[in-house]
Amino acid sequence: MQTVEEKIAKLLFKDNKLTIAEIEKKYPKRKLKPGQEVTRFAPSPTGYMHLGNFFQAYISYTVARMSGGVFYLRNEDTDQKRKVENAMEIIFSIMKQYDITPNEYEVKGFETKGAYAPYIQSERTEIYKAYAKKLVAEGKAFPCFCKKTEGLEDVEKKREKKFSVRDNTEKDPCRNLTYEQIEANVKAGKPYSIRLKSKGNGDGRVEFEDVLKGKIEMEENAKDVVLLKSDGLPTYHFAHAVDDTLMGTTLVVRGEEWLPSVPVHIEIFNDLGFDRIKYLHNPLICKKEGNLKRKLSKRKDKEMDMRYYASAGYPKETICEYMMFLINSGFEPWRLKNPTLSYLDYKFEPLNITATSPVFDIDKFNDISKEIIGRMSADEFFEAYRNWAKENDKQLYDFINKKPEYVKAFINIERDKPQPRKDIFNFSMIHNYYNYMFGAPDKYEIDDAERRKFEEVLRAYKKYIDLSDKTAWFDKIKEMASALGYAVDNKAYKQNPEAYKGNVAKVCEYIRIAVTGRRISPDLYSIMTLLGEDKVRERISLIV
RNA sequence: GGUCUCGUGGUCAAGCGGUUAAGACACCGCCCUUUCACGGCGGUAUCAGGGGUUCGAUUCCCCUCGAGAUCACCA
Repeated sequence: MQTVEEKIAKLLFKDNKLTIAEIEKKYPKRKLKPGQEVTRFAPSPTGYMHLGNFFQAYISYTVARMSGGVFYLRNEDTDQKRKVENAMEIIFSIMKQYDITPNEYEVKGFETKGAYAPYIQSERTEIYKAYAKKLVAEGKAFPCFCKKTEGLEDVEKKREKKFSVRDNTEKDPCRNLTYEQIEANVKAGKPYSIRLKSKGNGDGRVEFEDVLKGKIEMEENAKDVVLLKSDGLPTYHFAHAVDDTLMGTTLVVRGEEWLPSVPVHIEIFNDLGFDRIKYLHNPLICKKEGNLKRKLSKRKDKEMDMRYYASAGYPKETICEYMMFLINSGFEPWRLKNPTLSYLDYKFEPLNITATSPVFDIDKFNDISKEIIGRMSADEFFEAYRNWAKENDKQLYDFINKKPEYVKAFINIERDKPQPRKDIFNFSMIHNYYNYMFGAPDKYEIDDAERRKFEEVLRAYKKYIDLSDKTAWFDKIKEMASALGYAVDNKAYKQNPEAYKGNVAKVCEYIRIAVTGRRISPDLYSIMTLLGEDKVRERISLIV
């Protein structure tokens, strides 16, 4: 004997061939050792990858890595309107670039890995349909012929009006349509979605355990949420239940923006007869706007595009270590104790993930980068710089290749030693910071007030240049300084500054500015030696 | 507005009933020094507020307040 619901299911899904038994056979349970976790990163390909997405992927990856488990990538391309071409390729290549390559994935242009394919939701429609059919047949879901809401702007308008009303128990008008009404609508070619026939009435509570936040109790779901959109593709809620179950996810790691929809997911899991999956809802990386915080947005925070960090020349370790720093407060003390180990050696504890949403701090980020670049050997630093130039500055790349030893010598002044100079946090700043290696300065950091003294020193210095060795070089400078009325003994100068035009430090500063254009540079003697006496004379002659 | 999450300096944070409330970044000062940087030393600055519980609360409980998230056929 066939029930009305079964008749409706047959009517709606008459083309569906795949049975649930067949599907479940195709996706067997994973064989895992105790403690191993299967996590996933499941972005929608709606644009570039920003730091917030990366943060998400990084946590998920790290949790799986620390458990010796599996980390997979799933393409949630169910929003056909917002879909961006190649977005997934960019996401995947960034993941590879930062060494968080998933164990399983399916990306255009790459060989598919993993036994649970397809990992692309738009290619799994038959699977979702089979489960939707089951729910309809069991009276747990129904077709809805209402006109759909048209996207974000509509929703925002709708929200303004509705916010004053308690609407979360409101049921969909189509939930009680008769078979005849449904049949008539289908025959008329009306588009329809499949909605969950929620059993909640707003009074019940649901409880679940979050790995980070512990026990959470919420109002049960009471909304007839959409499961299958009118284009046949699933919503996130439905796809999450079906895919994470079928693909054997053991720990759903996702941003805490999902916390409010857990009751929906619980009801769907129950209706489908699925076992619940553990959740880890992590805080969202934020940005400060005035005194307020908000989560990172693709639309508003263009500078958070992951491609920015690569093009600005931040080493990949900077991003990864900053992620670790934010995720787990144990990382920094560990790093301070073990300055030479790889960040991958740090034993990460998922339970210790920070509970509050961190604000992205560029100062701290740069500082971490300075440390990382400072720790590089001369060769590592040079190669990293050259590789960066190759991708980002063709002209610079040619220059480096023409004079590799010259460039290497310059960028390694005061580097590659136990207490290295730490002034560079990305490769793109080298061009401005170390401009003197590319040619004579095009401007000088000297005030008009000091111009005369500056020129006087330089005119004199022409007769005192000696690059034979550092002591001789400095002795000559002191000799000149003394002759011009500058203090050679710093203590004497400090005791009686009025007696001198300045001290020898000032003289050095003038020479530095003449050679490099800047008040700040690595060791002046090294720079002058690398430039050679002729070039030094030439640069001074440009001024006096 | 409902629901949930979170509240230690400007930022990231340690702390798990008794501490002079660590540390890192940033900022300021001093020292070292041929400038800058590095390094060393020091400094400014924090427990959101109010009630309890307790001999004693940053720590436990409640309320208030604040911040964040979410309430789409977006994920």
